[in-house]
Amino acid sequence: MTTTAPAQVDSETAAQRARRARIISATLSLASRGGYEAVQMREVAERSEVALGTLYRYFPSKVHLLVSAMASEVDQLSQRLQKRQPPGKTRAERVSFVLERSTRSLQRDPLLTEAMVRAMMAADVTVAQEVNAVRQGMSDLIVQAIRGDDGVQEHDVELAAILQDVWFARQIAWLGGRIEAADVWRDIHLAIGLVLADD
Amino acid sequence: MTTTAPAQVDSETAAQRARRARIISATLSLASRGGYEAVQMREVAERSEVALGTLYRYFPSKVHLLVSAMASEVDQLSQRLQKRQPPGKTRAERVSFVLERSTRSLQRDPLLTEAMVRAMMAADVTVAQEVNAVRQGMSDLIVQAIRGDDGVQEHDVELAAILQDVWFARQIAWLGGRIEAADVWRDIHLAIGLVLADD
DNA sequence: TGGGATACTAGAACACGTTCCTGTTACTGG
DNA sequence: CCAGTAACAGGAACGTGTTCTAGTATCCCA
Repeated sequence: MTTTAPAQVDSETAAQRARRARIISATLSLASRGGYEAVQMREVAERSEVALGTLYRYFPSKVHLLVSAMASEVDQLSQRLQKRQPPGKTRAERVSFVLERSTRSLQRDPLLTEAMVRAMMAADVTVAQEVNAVRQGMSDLIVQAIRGDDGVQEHDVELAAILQDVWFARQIAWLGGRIEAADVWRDIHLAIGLVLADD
Repeated sequence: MTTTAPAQVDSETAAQRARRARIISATLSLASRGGYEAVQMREVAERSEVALGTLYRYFPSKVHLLVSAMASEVDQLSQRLQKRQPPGKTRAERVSFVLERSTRSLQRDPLLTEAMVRAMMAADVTVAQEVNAVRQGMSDLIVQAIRGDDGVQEHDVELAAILQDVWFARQIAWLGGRIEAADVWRDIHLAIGLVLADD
């Protein structure tokens, strides 16, 4: 963190955007293969054809790197899911739909998920901005599902935050070997039923 | 993790119990002073007058060590709180009571909390047993508050799990610098109201 | 009570995140 | 076009979690 931060992302040169993309891509690939510990900074640098110092100029720590990678993944998930209103007549049904899709999407690549979620939890105050980007993306998804066609509802943002907390916590429990993959979804579904009971 | 595990805790000699206690005590003291990063294995070993290899025989990793320390702290908290039924006429009031006490108890020593919660989140499958001890302790506390004098209630264990998830997640958000200490309690209180709404 | 297994000490050694240094390349204003 | 500055490459070096080795002390049982 001694080097100066890179300029605003939207004022980067084409070469810099390409470097950033190569770094994220190498990170996702390594994480997908071997999880958190397989994402080694020297290896990421080598694969993205960038010097170690340059990697640290773009992402000041391994946690920044992995949380940024997750933000990019959540962005993609969000774009896929927000193409249309989630189906379902009740809030609970719609939220179940998006959270089930999100959960399945993560469980499809457990090692990648482990790496990203672990980084989210390890994030300290210096990573707040990147972490907030991830949480905002997930929150938007859930809030949209709660609202459905009915527009703003009371407490919808707070409810989304609670459900997101439970969602993350259950992923962690799964990654920590304390519950099975199938139980993740069962518990989240239960939480949705309890929190959005008045449907 | 190459050394053989120590014998069952209840079959340890007095000297071994004393070593274990010295290690936990040194850990708590270092964590309280400087948080997660201040708990350095060499320093813990030196302060507890134990060789580094011995420290690793008792606690196979830094995360094991800190989660075990948290289990011991939760035990103490639990014993203090369970002396009598939490006051309050409704489930929400009683749960609010124990979670507010627990939250205050943690916020009184932020660096210690940071160290312990961080370890909880970093725990992988090899720490499942220790993590479960902590969660069980917290769950007992909350379940007892939900039940009050009314005995077993529907979904009380699941509700306790959800509230514990939110409780942990809000601590992390606080430690991650994303919300203020005061907001931790506000959010948890809100979650209690939403999850235990039918009082 | 002796002898073998187990536990402990002291410290070197290793792995990986992070920092730092030196030299080179690419960009920008005059 | 040129000087000056910022960005990058390559790699050494450092800190801390973890492992390993060699020697010593302690425990347990025949």
